[in-house]
Amino acid sequence: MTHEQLKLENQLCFPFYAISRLIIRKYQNLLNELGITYPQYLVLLVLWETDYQPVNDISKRLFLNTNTITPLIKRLEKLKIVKKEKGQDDERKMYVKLTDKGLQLKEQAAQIPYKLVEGVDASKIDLIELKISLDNMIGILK
Amino acid sequence: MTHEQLKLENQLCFPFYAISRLIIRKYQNLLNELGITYPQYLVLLVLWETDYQPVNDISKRLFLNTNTITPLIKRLEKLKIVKKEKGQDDERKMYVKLTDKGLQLKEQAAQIPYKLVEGVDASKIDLIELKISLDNMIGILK
DNA sequence: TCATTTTACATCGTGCGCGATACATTTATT
DNA sequence: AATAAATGTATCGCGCACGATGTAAAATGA
Repeated sequence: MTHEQLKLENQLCFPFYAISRLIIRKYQNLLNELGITYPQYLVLLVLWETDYQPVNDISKRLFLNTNTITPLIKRLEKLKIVKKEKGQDDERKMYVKLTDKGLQLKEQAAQIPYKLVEGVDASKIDLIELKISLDNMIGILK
Repeated sequence: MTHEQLKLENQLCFPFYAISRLIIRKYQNLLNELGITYPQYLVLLVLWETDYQPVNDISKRLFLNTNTITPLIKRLEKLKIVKKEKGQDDERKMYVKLTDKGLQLKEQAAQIPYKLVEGVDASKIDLIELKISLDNMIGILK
């Protein structure tokens, strides 16, 4: 039996999985200068847009569980990039707030998207093929 | 300063990162029945296509470093799904080989792609938007 | 032939990513 | 008001994912 559907190229998820990891590697080179990781950068993107958000709102925005965000915030706190504050309206909520250092990082980060495009190696992954599998996916999902 | 390029939606990588994790969660539900993880499933896909490959070939195929694959193979070995064998041509190479159990898993796995499509929740992520960002990316990268 | 470089794999440390679980606060129910 | 259910966060354990480093075998080259 050949099981055509079990070939790597025909998999729904693999292209997304592979390309996201490859791009994150490129990001990491630039983020090292800021001393943060890619998931930490994503949390900062959310806070740079809207400061002072509860953990839950951040996790929903990034499609990440709170048990991923909570220790990540702890590390950002250790780096003096954010501060936590218990909600006065709701004692359960922990609001995350940028420090001055966290705000300053935004200016440094502003150049990252431009630098990134130069660094991405398109030869490693077949974008056209990825687009086709995305078209298929959109078709399947209505 | 607004820094339009620092908005989450305008990020090169985030859509890929988010959608791959969301789909992997769906995969994991089905893979639990086989007792394996998603990265382990990817390694098996490679071996089901071509059995008996050195670690390096598998890692290149999946765009994963060998220091990710090596311990993963070790866990698959513990599960009696694969065996390792030192290359006779080259003593440095470690060839990975499916066991009978590993071969049988293929039959069970054959239904996964079909089951998956029913389970994917398209509402959580805007596929059209992802496609647009992909079009932009293809444009940028020539 | 013998030293140098490259290659293939393994090990270590850190930070996710997530299912399972625990716990306190808030809301809903009776 | 007392009880039950839901919500928000934290903790734990395991398996990646990857940079850095180590080691042995093979290839290179003077």
